[in-house]
Amino acid sequence: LQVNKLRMTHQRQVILEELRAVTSHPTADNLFGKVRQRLPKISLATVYRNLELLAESGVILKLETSGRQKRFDGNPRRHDHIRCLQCGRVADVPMDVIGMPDETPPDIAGFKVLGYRLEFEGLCPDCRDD
Amino acid sequence: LQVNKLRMTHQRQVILEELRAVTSHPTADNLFGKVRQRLPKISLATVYRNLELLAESGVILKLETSGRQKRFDGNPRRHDHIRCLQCGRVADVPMDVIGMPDETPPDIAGFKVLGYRLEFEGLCPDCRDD
DNA sequence: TTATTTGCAAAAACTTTGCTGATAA
DNA sequence: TTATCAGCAAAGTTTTTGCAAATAA
Repeated sequence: LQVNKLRMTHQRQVILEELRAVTSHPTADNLFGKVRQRLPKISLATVYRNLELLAESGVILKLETSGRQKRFDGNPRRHDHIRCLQCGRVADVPMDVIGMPDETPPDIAGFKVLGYRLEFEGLCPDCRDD
Repeated sequence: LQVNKLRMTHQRQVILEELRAVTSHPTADNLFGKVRQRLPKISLATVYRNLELLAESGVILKLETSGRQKRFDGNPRRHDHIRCLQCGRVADVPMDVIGMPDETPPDIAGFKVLGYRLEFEGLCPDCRDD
C-alpha cells in the first residue's frame, strides 16, 4: 500500500486482509475477533487505530451507517449500502440499481454540498418473511 | 398527543416543546440542557427515554446521521438532511430540492427494501469559506 | 387504583488516549 | 536511526437499565 506515512506492519496487513476477505462490513469488534485468530496478542485498540488510519488514507471505507457501531468496508470506491432493520446486517447496493441525483444542487439550505450518503433499509434474505 | 400508551407527563411535554421550538436537530444532551432550564430536576435518562419513546410513536424523528451522537427532529414527516462536515450541524433539505427515485426497486441484493435514508454532506454557511 | 414514568445511580457499550517498549524503512 | 506503531490499561463518551417513589388517567 504505502499510502501517506503508513508503515505496513504485520498487524495492519492482517487487518486489511481480513477486512478484504469478507463482504459483511464488519464492525471493529467483529474484525478484532477474526484478526485475533491469526494474531492472538493483538489488541482491540490496534484494530480501532488501524481502521481509522486506513479509512483516512482512503484504503478502506468507514461506513457511517445507522445503528450503534460503525462498520468498515474493504472497498473504498463510493457505493451505497442497504441495512437490515431486523438484524443490522449491511450489504452493498449494486452500483447500477439506483439513479441518484446526477445533478445534485451545489447549494442546499446555504450549505455548500460536497456529497451525499444514501443508505437503504429493509429486511435481509434471512429476516424477510414473505 | 396521546399516542400509543404514552401518558402526557410534564417532562414529556416540555421535552417535546423544546424540541419543536428549534430547527437545530439537537442531540439528547443538547435538549437536556434546554429542558433543564425549565425543569431543573429532570434527569438525562428521562430525556433519553422520552426521545426514544416519542420516536417510536412517530411523534418525532430520530435521525441516524453520521457522527457520534444521534440527533432528533420535532418534525416526523419524512425529509432529508444535510450535515456540515466541519462542525456537525444538521439542517433540513427543502423537500423539493432533490429527486430521489420514487420507484425504488422492491428488492436489492436479496433484501426487501422498505425505505432509504439520504444524508447530504457539505459545509454550512458558517464553515464554508468561498 | 394501577400501569407508566421519574430521578438517581450504576452499568453497559463503544471508542479514544497515554505511555513505554518494539519495529519498519 | 528514528518516526511510527503496538500492546496494555485506563479513561472518555454516549446510551441503557434497575429500582423505589411518584403520578397520570
